[in-house]
Amino acid sequence: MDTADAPEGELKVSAPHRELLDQVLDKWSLSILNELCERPCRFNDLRRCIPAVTQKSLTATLRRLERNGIVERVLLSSRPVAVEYRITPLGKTLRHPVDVLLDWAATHMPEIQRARRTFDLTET
Amino acid sequence: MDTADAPEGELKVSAPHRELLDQVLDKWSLSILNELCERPCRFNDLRRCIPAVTQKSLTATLRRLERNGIVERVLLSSRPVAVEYRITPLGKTLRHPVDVLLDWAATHMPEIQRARRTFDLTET
DNA sequence: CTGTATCCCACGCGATACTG
DNA sequence: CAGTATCGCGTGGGATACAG
Repeated sequence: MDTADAPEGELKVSAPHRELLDQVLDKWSLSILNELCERPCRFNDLRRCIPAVTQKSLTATLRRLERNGIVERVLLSSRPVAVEYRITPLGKTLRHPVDVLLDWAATHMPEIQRARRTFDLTET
Repeated sequence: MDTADAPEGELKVSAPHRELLDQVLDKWSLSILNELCERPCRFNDLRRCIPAVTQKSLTATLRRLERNGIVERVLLSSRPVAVEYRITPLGKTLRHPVDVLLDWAATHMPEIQRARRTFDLTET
């Protein structure tokens, strides 16, 4: 009843929300979140689990997530340097929305690909 | 096991999914979706409802959403040109995931802003 | 092992002007 | 009214090299 034809217009997307989503749903965040939800990971663990990411992007994304309180950076030992990244309680709350989103993507991908083909054929 | 959450590792984020989310959660799509979920809109209606968007970006976003089968472009009359944009059934299915996401953002925004302040102070 | 530092390019997006 | 056409800029992100 709430999803079909509920009172519309409940959610306006404000600039701060937009910015937050950009920081938290960017190119690599979802993959990182996915890994850290299963277990704490070292930096190079993440690199192995997400082979396509570069050092630079991984560092940047982790910093951004850390700044937003989504992940936690834990220094394990200083010589040689060892660092572990963990999901925070706040980070865990992000899992459900993301799952719903990915579920949607998985469910409707075929339909979307059909739409794309139709569009690409029609508009030439 | 615990609070009715799914077994881990259910959702790997693949490249096609990533691309889809980029096309559907980009800077202006959520605002457009929001408007079109309430009523069909003409091009300039949307410009009025979303004052910050430029013509170019609005056109580009609408085309992208149309290609993915999220919105529908309806030619109302040809002279003078009149066009109406409508949400599709597929587009409506996107509303729930997006609402969950925006709900999350609204709920946790205070906590996130605290995290940011702490981070910005600690790391200088 | 865990990062920084550069360089560089693609592209998302804004600004502005023009068109059927 | 509903777009296209151009130009330009900021920045996300890859490649590579270096550092504590």
